[in-house]
Amino acid sequence: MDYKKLADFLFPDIDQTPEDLEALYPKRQLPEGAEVTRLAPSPTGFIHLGNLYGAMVDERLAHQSNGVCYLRIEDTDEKREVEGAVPVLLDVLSYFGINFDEGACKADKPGCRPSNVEPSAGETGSYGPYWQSMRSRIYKACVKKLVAEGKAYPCFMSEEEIAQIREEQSAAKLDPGIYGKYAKHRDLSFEEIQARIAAGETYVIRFRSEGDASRYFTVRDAIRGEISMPENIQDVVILKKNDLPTYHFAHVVDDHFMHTSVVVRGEEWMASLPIHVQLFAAMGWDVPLYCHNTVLMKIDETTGQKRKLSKRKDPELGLSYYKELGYFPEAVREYLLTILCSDYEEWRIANPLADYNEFHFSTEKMSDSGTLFDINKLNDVSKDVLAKKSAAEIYDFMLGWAKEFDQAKYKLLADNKDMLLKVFDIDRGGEKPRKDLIYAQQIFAFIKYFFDDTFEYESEWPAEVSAEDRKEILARYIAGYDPADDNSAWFEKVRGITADLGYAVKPKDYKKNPDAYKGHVGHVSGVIRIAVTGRANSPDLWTVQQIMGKEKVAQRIEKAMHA
RNA sequence: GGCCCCAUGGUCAAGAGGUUAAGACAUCGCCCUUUCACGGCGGUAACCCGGGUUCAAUUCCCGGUGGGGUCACCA
Repeated sequence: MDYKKLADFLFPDIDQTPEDLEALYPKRQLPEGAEVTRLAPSPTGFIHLGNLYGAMVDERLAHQSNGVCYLRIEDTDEKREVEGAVPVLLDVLSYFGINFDEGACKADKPGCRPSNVEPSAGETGSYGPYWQSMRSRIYKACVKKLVAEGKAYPCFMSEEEIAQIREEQSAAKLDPGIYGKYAKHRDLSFEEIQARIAAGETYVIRFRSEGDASRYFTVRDAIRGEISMPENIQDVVILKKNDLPTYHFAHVVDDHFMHTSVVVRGEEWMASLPIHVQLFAAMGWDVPLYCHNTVLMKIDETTGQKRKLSKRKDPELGLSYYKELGYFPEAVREYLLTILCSDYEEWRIANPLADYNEFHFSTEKMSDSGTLFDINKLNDVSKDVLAKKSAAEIYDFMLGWAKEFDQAKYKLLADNKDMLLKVFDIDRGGEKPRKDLIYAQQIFAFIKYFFDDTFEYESEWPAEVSAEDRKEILARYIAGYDPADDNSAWFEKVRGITADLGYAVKPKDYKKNPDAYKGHVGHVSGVIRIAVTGRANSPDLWTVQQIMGKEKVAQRIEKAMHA
């Protein structure tokens, strides 16, 4: 068989060779030790935690080594594409602090070339195109070489034929797939190929595997070390009928010509390592360093078992979930970093104020077993992040969030800026800041008692205080209330009411001698607290009232006397 | 089922051939306090099982078991 002739017959219009491409995409000029990484999503419009997780690894690895982190769009499957997905992806990643040095970008980026694929996007950099659907000729040049060397061949098998083979194999308990004698079109004659094509038959290009499953090879993974696997024996499809490559081939070609030094991807790709290694070898290229990170898991409520976070079942997988709830992007990032890198949390405790970019990220410290997503931990991390923010920063964030997701709250925020600045400032700063703010929606629930529209009684009145006493307390309280009192003068008055009505001024006295009193000052102030805030727990009451102003305090007390 | 990855408290995890087996979250108790939050102190709680190597294994090896991933003209 004259493979060269076959290659020319199959790809008459492809005159470029991989050598030509080599000259077109020369080795990058980068400092010693610089890593080149990439994020290579398919534009499905769904951006999940795993994407961010991987993107953070890419970003850190590249930027802490003065390397390059680029964005490549894997749009070889039209069915999965969603119009406008790329600008959204860019926005979301940028929101979480991930920015790319080259590759796909938004259409308005200065100096970028327009994308033929998506009008709202473009690309920068000299290793493009960065949209796989635009790289068809590059892939074909590589496929042509493989065909010319007898390492790939056209396969005309129909889906039905393949399905039937699979059935046979499964009935005989054999490994499924196109290999060995099942690779029926491996050695068609040139004439037959010619005839089939002339008859209008369509085909894919398969790789001719010379692998032997009893032979093992090893690859080094940045997280796991040496991985040993049997060679691939499958004749995998490398060029599909739509003239675009499968993931396997695109990965090999692109990461070679774009000079990716570290391939960060999900663990689910590990199983196809034998194919990739084989393809790199067939092209005569070096294999990049792989970094297979773990998948995020959760406990399934119905089965009680650990399972991969799923797009359909788990809203918390989508990044938009955190945006909509109003988590600070730093909080999500901090959380991901703590589960990504086992030494991050300790570093953060030692360096509470440092920029996270100062942390030295190493793949050896990355987790190698499936990590359970823990909302508790996220919330805890988020509290710490927010505790370090100023009231103005929190206000601005809330405002931006509400503008996007909740117009009513936006108006509320905009109309009450001065007051809210004070609210967010309660117990903020200093040695022991409050840590009770987590995310925008939760924060609104937390401060809702400041607004008459959302105020409600959320706690029970203290059982120690009778309904009569309650009215008496409130009546005396409002009669004596003077916003000009400082915190201690104010509390002295509360103590006065407490003693007059037969309650213990010191909680300890009551505890020692419960029969001598009706209750203690905590119960009395509890009545006032619930009257003013609707709940038994609140930040410092005196401060809250200072912010509310006398009129609102009086209204609340009045309302409570009739409650 | 084949192949691969993984296995330390409820969760995330550190760790070394000999340790009282870190730390964080969660949880419980106490202290502080007019409530909560913060903070402080303390508690409960772990090396999957079986062989082997070794003076010694949770740590190394093998085999199970368990969990996960993957077996497309999807990525």
